[in-house]
Amino acid sequence: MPEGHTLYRLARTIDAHFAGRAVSASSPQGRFAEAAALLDGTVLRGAESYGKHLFVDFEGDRQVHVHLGLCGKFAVSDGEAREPTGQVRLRLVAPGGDGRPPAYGDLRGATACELMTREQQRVLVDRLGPDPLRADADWTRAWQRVVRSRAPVGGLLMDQSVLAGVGNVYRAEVLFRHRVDPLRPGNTLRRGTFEQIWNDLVLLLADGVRRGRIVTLEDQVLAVEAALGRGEVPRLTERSSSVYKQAGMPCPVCGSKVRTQVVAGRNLFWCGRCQRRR
DNA sequence: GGCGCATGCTCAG
DNA sequence: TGAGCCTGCGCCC
Repeated sequence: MPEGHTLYRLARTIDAHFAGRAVSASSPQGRFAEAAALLDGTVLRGAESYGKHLFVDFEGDRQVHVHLGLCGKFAVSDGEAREPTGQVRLRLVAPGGDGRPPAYGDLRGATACELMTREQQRVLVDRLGPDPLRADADWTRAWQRVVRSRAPVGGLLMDQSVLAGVGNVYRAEVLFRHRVDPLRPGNTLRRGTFEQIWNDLVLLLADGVRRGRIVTLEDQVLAVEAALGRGEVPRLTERSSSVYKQAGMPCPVCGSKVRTQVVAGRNLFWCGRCQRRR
């Protein structure tokens, strides 16, 4: 499920299976057929993510830009490619025989799959805020946007021009972890609080890359269990998140019911009692 | 089998 | 602000 960690992991997986190999490219579904024909038989140089965007670099300055959107998937497997099923927008195949095992990858359901030049890629990336997964990210760029905005911080964290790679899960969870009210205007947040949020996002996204899924609750569970010394909070250990999708469930810290509200078309979750910090 | 929903985003109004 | 789009899944009948 695609927040920034998914794309980072995907870029590494594509690198591991295809980098430096001549690949065959096709579009069984047909919607990427012309571009796939241009790529077919050329060398895939590598893959890179920036926020929720994936760029696959082919020789001849051809970049495949992929955005998975809400329900896109790029499934990469070892072995001989099977007959494609369903709507496969882009299929990459490395047939083997080059001293490496065969591999293939199928892209489905993506919001964006398009060919661009390195220059077009640069323009696109320039519109994005810093990505916590990138070593060269400058968090103060994001802070400058936050501190000048009256928009709720819960919305700002999801704004990809402010911060790249954070989605609905990470924004809810990181605000909970730092006890910040998601509805608080950005310009009322303290710089030190935002710096802590950023540093936590760096850790959380890196953890998401390692695990292949988002887990933000574990330390909270341990804290509650230590404090209570009894299994009083129901279903807590089944959770991987503290507030995300936990509407009506007890807050793992104070036990009051997790609240939810649609903000900018997306479901926001938070604890009204714990999250009051500036 | 139909429906609604989902970790996203764009565009019209 | 709401509709639309991409696909898959779980739920309900």
